[in-house]
Amino acid sequence: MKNTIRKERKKEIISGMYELSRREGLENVSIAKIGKHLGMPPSLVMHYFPNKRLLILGLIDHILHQYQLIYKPIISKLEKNPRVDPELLVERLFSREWNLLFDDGVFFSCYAFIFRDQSIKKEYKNLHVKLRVTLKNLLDKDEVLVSGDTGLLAEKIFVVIEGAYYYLSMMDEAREYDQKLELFKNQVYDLIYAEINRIQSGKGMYSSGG
Amino acid sequence: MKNTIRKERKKEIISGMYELSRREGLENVSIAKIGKHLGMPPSLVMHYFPNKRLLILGLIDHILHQYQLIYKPIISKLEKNPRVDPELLVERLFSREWNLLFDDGVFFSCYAFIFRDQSIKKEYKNLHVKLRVTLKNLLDKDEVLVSGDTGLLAEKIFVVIEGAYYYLSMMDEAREYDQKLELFKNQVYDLIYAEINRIQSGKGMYSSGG
DNA sequence: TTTAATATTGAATGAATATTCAATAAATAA
DNA sequence: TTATTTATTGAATATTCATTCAATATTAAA
Repeated sequence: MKNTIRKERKKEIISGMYELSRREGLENVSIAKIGKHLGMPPSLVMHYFPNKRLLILGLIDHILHQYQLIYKPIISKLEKNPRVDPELLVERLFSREWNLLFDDGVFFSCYAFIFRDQSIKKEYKNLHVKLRVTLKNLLDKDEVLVSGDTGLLAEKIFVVIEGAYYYLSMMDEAREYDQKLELFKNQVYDLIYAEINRIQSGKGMYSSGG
Repeated sequence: MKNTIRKERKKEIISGMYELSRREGLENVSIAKIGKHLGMPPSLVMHYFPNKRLLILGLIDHILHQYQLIYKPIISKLEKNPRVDPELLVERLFSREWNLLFDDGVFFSCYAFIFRDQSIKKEYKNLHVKLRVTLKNLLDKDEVLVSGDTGLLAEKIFVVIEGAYYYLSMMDEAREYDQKLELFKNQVYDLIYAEINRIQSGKGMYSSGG
């Protein structure tokens, strides 16, 4: 099938672009460099991606797909348990196995596009909403939590996770990194336990909760 | 003084660069464009910033300085109160007055550099640590909170703020934005009230706090 | 005023940029 | 097999890029 080679070539080009961005930074990647990296003339790159914007959109699709994949094994392992084990949940959500698979530099370079490209903004948003829904569904499996506001809890958890990675990316020393990481994990624990407490005491003890 | 004109010219150039980055995106800014924008030959730009890296470092300095300035009036207003009013604190920390003064697009474009430039990473980190220390000092003024772990509380509050702005930047509709914003504000309230409760009950009710 | 340092200009550089085009090779459909 | 579509090549385009340089203007120090 002709479509096969086309799809594979496009994948190959985007993967090459991603590798280059990782090494040299997105701002230093050009069509010629991508071609050289893959051993093809720049005109072939442009045959599949007629302009640079499409190339960037392709890269973003790729990255967001990867980003989603990272959470898949984490979620699927958690899904096997009948109840939500807060400790396990937090451990998995903050696990940085993916650091080897995923480059935050490219991710944030692309993230910056959301401020001047509406369609990129939408793509980013969709992913982030999707992750929250997945977590909500997971929380809903817990017999206690299900009677609370799991959607709200998922939002609260993810805002900590995302804020944490934004901040943790600035850390150099492993010790400091681990220390802060522990702190944010605790912060998520507290969110879960507070929600459980709220449900079991039948009434909100704090201001939040709808 | 000769140094005066030099400093002012450098400022002028960086400001021009910032304006251009805001309008067209950092990746589309060139030395020639900066010169054109300011009515000076590119060679003059390079007289003050002998290469592009220095220009980018200058821009980042500028942005981080601006970012810090945003918090200044917020903090100074809060400092006048003898006790910490959680509602006022949260309202001010999440106030988006600065949106008119500050461009998140340029900020995140520059943020992406931390992953490949150690000195930029350090600069970003310094600023973020500084903001946390400022908040801690503010919390220490409160007669109740001072006997708790205000440093920890400040970390927890900022991770929500930063995660919130990362996520909120993806929102298009004002209603959705406001709704999420409210949610994250509540999340910060809860952190403060939980800490107050913890102190007043003399003992941690959750796992955190040490 | 003379001297030295800095500010500013404008022209020139070669390399890299995205993109176009015509030509050929390969694969598929008729 | 022939016709047609797609894949691939390589050369060419004008433009923009960061950077250099020599020449001049301005300012401050002697």
